[in-house]
Parts: sequence; structure tokens; C-alpha cells
Amino acid sequence: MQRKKHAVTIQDVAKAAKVSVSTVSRVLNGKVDVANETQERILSVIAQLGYTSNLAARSMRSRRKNLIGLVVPDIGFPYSIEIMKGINRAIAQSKFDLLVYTTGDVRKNGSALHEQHYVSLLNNSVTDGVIIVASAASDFITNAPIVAVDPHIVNPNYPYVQGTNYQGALEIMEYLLGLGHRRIGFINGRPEIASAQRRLEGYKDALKAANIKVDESLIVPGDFVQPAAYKSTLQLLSLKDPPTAIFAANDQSAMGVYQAAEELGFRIPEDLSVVGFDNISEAKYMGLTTMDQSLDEMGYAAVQMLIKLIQKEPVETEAHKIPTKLIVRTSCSKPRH
Amino acid sequence: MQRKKHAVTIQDVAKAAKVSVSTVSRVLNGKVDVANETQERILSVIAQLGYTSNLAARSMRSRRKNLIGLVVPDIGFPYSIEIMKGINRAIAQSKFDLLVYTTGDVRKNGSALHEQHYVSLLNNSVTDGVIIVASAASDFITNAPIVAVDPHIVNPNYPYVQGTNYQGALEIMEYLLGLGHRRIGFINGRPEIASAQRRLEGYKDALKAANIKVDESLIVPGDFVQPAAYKSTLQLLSLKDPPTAIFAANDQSAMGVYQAAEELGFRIPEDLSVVGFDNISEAKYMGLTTMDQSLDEMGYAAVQMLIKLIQKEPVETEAHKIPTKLIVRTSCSKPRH
DNA sequence: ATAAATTACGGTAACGTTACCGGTATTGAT
DNA sequence: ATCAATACCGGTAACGTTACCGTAATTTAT
Repeated sequence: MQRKKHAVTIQDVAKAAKVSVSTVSRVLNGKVDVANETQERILSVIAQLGYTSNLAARSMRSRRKNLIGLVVPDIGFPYSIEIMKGINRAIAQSKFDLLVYTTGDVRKNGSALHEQHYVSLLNNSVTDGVIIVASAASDFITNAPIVAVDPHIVNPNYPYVQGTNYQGALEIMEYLLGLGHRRIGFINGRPEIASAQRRLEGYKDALKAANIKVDESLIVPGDFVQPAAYKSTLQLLSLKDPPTAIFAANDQSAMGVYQAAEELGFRIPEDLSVVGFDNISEAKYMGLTTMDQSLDEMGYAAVQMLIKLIQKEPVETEAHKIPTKLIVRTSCSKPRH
Repeated sequence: MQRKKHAVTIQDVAKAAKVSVSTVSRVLNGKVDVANETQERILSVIAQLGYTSNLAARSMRSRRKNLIGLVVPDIGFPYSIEIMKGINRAIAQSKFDLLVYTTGDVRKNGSALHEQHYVSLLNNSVTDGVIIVASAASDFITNAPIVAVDPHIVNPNYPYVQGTNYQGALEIMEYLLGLGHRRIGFINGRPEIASAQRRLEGYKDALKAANIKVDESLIVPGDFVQPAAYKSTLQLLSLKDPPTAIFAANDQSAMGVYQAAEELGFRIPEDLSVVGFDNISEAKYMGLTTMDQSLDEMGYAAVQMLIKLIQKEPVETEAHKIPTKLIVRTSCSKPRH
């Protein structure tokens, strides 16, 4: 690794090419009024010196950066990963590059309180717009456009892309009820999050529509990650009259159900049917029947929406809903008596 | 979404708090010589105005940014994802935040040719150091430290973290040979990549050590993604004397093997044993026996190494090797006659 | 041949921040 | 009461880039 004490600047290039910095800047930005001959000379000097323009300085001065920002609390989380796949696809097709900002952990810097901070950090400086995943703020102050993917609150004051959580939950319940299940457990998500609330509502409403009384002992806590769901499942399966099916608020919770079921000797789907939510990439190989909320497409749509906003083109709607669809695999069957 | 024409600057804060910009800068950077009273006043003004310091301007002026850069060609690729998980873990525990730069697709901007460009872009401006994944360049010019994860070339001129590909391949072969397999297919990775070369070498050397002649018709092309492996597997399984086991250069290739085997009616592991390489998160649910090269740990180790370099602490070695370990699941059995 | 338009380039001023050097008050010591 | 030390804060100059304006040289129009 060659260490240079100071990076090569536009000044160095100008000096070496015997022109002014203005002229170098012009060729860098593809302006027209520069002679072919000098342009080539400058270009060759740039290549020779290995010059790369300073992102910070450039961002500070010019408006267009061809860079989209993404704010994610945790890029190792399967949910984030699916969304990022879609974002990545859209970015690959665009002229924009992507800058992802993460602190690695929601807890590291006070989570929601700092969303505004990260958005400003990117949007006030290096990016043309940002996408924020799972935002909890109701509003953002920003001078460049912002689009949220799956915001955690209802009716935010900014454009967003979201799945149809309530409708998806209804469909899951229709499916399970259609198979003949009557005692269906529900593993909750984080209760402060809008999508978790909508899924729970769908669960309850579907039961009511089927004239089944909601049994609160079948609704157990969760937080969208495996360990909590594991514990809650142990609790459900230890009931005198355990459920014949479990609706987990997301696929990672379903993993916890699998783990608990295996330990207690419940076979899936013979003894216990399981449905998840999200359709993360692992679900396919788990054989998990789940509601695909197309996280991937949500990311994709968000980028497209943001690019339109950046280019000041009209967008159809500020609240883009992506329909969920049930993916039937092998984790459900009819209940036995 | 509140749109502000111009972002709030340190000047605005200074004016509102009736102090100079220098003083505001001092409280922002936690300097000591500022009265408690004024500090609190400035802090409250900052909160009230929703001020966030401009990343570009700050980066331009000060040395320390507490920001680590990551250059990845494609953040939707399972391989990248596993590495990013480890990086994320290490970042979460550190005082550094992470800025990931991606173009979304290796092909978008000429791949390897532009690695230097992206490294400079981040390292000459906003970050204190960068990690580069799957680099193909033999050297980098940079004024801040750089660490590579799984470089694609041998003996690069910069610090790196890598798995023991050759050793891992040997172990896989020992395992398959130990089960009694004699005709073992190999689905290659991208041949220009060092790790693929080492795995192939391991494959061949293990056969030689067992006095089995290398049959070139059992070595089929691949490129680390599913479709190519699928096609190559169809080819292998159509041989007069098809292999009883297949060693796929990575887990995604193994997915292609699964797909082809299913279509041709080969049951895994009864009719065909399969081993992968990487241990991506899907592998667990596929029941795939695979070589865990701890991509996650590679990412983790790279961050730790980089942080040491940034803080000018000594590092033990510039070439950190992470041992592979075989994860035995259910995709292999003894061959039938 | 002269004026007007065009081409090609240089100079200067920002952008928002921090580093550095100072300069007042205030306090403490003698 | 005088001087030194300290606490607190302001002014100015950068950092590397692009936007803007200006101007000399060349070409075109009349």
C-alpha cells in the first residue's frame, strides 16, 4: 500500500498540466468550452497522478452529486437485507451510486432520536436525497428529498413505501381458518411499531369475522427476533389446550417457533402449523409458509420514487402501497383432532 | 416533510446564541475552555434549530471523522451480506460509524478498474480508513489506512483478512473420500479469483493424495452464482458415469446443484451428496453441509484491524488468516453401489 | 478593414467548518 | 496595588472544490 502524505488535489493536476484549476474543474465536470488538446492533456495528467476529486469539497460546492443516501439502523438484520437487495437493484440500473449510513446498532446512538441527525448529515452535504428504513419520526427537516421504507408510524409527513400489513394478516388468517384451525396463536411484533399493530388487528378482525372469540392467552409477546419468539412459543405450547397453528409476526419469529417446536417434539406441520411474515430468503429453505410483503420491491420502489423527486418529476402518490402475497410452502396442514 | 431552502449552519447557531462560530465549534467538538452557561445556551439553540454539522465541511477541515468506509460492489449478494454482518457487529461495538459505498453492480462502472477511485473518494475525504471487499487491485494509493477482506489476488500489497481456502477444500475432500466417494464432481468458481483457484487446487491435490486420477470431465465451470452451477450440474448428472458427490465452489452454486438434482430426480443425499463453501445463512435451512469460512468473522476482524491502523497501534500481522471449519448437515451420505 | 461574436481560459469568491493565534476580563498571589 | 496566571471567547486563515465573471485571442459577419 502506497501511503501518500497528502492526497493529490486539483491544484496538483493544474500545476502539472500547466493550466488553471478552473480549467481542470471544467474538464472534470464535462463542460464544453475547453480545447480538445488541453482536455486530453489534463485527462492524461489525471490518470498519471491518480487524482480523485475530493468528495467532501465537491459536495460542499456543487448541487448535483449523483449519490443517494440510505439510513439503516442495522445492516446485518435479515429484514434490512431484503430491503437493501431491492435498493441495490434499483441503484445498479441508475446513474446514482449509494452511500449507506449505519451505526451498526439501533441502541448505539439512541435510535429514533437520532434519525433526524443522520438524515441531515447525509442530505445537507453529500447526497442528493435519502431513503430511511423503518423510521420512527413523524416528520423530517431536510433540504433534499427523502423517502421512507416501511415507516414505523402511521401517516408520516413524508413520502413512503409500505406493505399492506392489515390485508396480509387477514389473508393469513383466512388461509389458516380455511384449513380448519380454530385455536390460532399469535406472536406479536414490537407493539410500538405500526406494522405490528396492523398485523395484530388483522388477526383479531379475522377471528371476529369467523365468529371465534379472541382468546388473549393465545396472543403472546415478541419483538421480531428469534429468542423472544422461542420463549413465547414454549409458553403457548405448554397451555392445557395448545394452539394448532401459530401466526408469527415475522419470519424471524417463526424461526423461534421452529426451534421451540422441535425441542418440545411438535412436528411441523403435522402437530403444528406455522405462518410467518416477510418472506426473507431463509424462509424458502425452511419450507415456511409466509406472507411475502416484497421487502425487496419496497426498496426498489423507494429508490425510483426518490429519483423522481430528485429530478423534480411528479410522483403518482406520496404513499406507495405494495400488495402482500401469500407464499404457501409446507409448514401448514389441517389440524388433527 | 419540512423543506428548508438552506440548511441550518453553524453561523445560524452562533447568531442565535449571540456568540462567535468559534465558540459554537468548540462546544461541538467538546473542547474545555467554554463557560458552562454559554455551553448550555448553545446546546439548547442547537436542539431548537435542529442543527446538524455539515459532514462535507467538517471532513474537509478536520482529521478525525469517526467514520469507516466500506467499498462493496454489490450489497445484495449473500457473500457480501455475510461479511457485512460481521462488519456491522464490530462497528456497533466501536465509536465509529460506517459508510458503505456501492455502485450496486460490479459491471456498472468497470469493476476493478474503479476500485482505486472509490477508495480515494472515501479515504481522501470523509472516512478515517476503508475496508474493501473482494478487491482485485494489487496495490492502492491512499493517505488513510485500508484493509481488504478476501482479496481476489494473491499476496496483495496491503493488509488483508482471508480464509484458508486451500485447507478448507482439502478437508471437504477428506470428508467425502472418507464417506467412500470416488467420483466427485467439482463446480468451479470464477477462475480469475484466487480463492476459486485455491479450492480447485485443494480438490485436485486431495484426489492425488488418495491415488485417484483427476477426471477433467468432472470439473465443470461456474461463476459463484446459481444459474451457471445449475447448468453445469445438469451436465455432470447426464454423464454415463455421473459423480456420487459434488463439491460446489460456494453455497450459491450448491443451490444450483439442488435445483438440477431435484429436476432430474436425484435425491439428496441418497443419490447425490453435496458440499458447499461459505456457510451463508440459507445453508442451515437447506441442510447443506458446507465449509464455514466465517465470512462474518472476516468482516469483524477487518474492522478491528483497521481501527488499530487508524489509531496507529501495532497489528500482529498484515495477513490475517481465519481458519475454515466443516459444518456437517444432512446433504451427504455414503455412496450407494 | 472594422465590429461583433465566439472560443478558451484565468482569477476570485464563495461553500461550512475547524485550527490557530490572539485578546479581554477575572482571579489569585505577593 | 500591582503583576501573573487563568478562563473564556473572537477573528482570521485555511481545507479543495465549483460558480461566476472577465478577458485575450481567434473567428465570423458586414
